Amino acid sequence: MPRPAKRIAPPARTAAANGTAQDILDVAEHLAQTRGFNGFSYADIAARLGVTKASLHYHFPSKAGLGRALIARYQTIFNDALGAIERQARDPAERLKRYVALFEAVMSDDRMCLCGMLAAEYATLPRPMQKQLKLFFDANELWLTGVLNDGCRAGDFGFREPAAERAQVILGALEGAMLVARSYGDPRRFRSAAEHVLGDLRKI
Amino acid sequence: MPRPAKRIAPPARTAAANGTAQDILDVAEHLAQTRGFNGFSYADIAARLGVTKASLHYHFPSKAGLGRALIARYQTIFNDALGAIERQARDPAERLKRYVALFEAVMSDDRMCLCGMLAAEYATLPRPMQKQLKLFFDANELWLTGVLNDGCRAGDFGFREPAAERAQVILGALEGAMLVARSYGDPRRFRSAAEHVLGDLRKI
DNA sequence: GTCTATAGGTGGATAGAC
DNA sequence: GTCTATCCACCTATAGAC
Repeated sequence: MPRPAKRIAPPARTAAANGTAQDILDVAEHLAQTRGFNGFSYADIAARLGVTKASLHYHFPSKAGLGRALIARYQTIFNDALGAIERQARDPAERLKRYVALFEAVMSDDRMCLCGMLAAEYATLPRPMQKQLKLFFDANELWLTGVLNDGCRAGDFGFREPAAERAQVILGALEGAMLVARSYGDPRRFRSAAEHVLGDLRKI
Repeated sequence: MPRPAKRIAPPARTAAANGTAQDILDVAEHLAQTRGFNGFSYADIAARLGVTKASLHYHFPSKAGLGRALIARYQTIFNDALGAIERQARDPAERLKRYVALFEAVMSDDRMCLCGMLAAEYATLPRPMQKQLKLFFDANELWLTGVLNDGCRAGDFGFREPAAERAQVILGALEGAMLVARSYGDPRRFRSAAEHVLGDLRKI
């Protein structure tokens, strides 16, 4: 299994320093999104940050704990992003476009959605991470279901099945489109698929 | 990372014996589909077959080679299945239903599509496996594109984008539906999503 | 072909100095 | 909070007897 290139220099601090724990999470998140949770080690994080493995264990004693922190932060940021969408856009179709844009931003530097990646490794994850994963998907589908129902009432969307089932289709299609697109190293594959998935909402 | 339960007994021989190499591939395939290629070891295979790690290396000297054999066999079986569908069904809609049934069969015992699983681990795979993966997806999309075009000509399907793009949507949606459904341990989630994805072909 | 034994490396994790 | 040093389990892989 090829290892990621090592870097001695610390990560670029954007504006203000975040603190070591956040730096560790940043690097670990990137590794998890590109290589999977089983595809990186404390040594990989340490090398990129220019510190030793031991100092990582000070902040995150176990990898299972690091994993929990990873998902927890991801969920928080995600919730904030959904809140921002609701404040900035009223139109259901526009909200969905911005929702898709969240995924697109992740794809653009060759990452996979963290939880989509972890879903593949599901059977090998510690219980707590498994539960967090389901909660992430639940949150996605719940939010999508609300937007879909709004759009139906407004006459913007048309589909026969219950909104909750359409939400499952959309979430799955986006995760799957990322999964496959990454093998081709081509984010345009994702963009194209996502467009058609949203387009399907206007047919009936 | 929790390890799979060990079994001393050899795997159930269905009718005739397949030979050791095939037995190894059977077990490795199951492990790869449930835990990922980085989520199992020679020790896991050896334990389930009741042999030693060393004897596995006789048949597959390297894990990279085992991985290549895994995808190659998967592709062959898949091609055969597509050939069978074409012989048994003329109607494009019926062909798609049977195509989806292939995925559904995989899901039924908690497995993920081998190549969907490997796609998540793409960045950590040896080059040859990466190329085989793309070929698998290419083959899927090519076949789907043909069926979609047939269905369009017959007036059975209606969609605005080129058939090749709709094929990408379908493949991604199926892979993604498996990915998410597995986290819930609920194959019905896949079945439901797959139905709607096919249903979208009749709208316009 | 399968075994025992082992090499050489990496995994996560800890103790204790600074 | 970060370091050096180390532990032990596990990884892939090989040598050589049977």
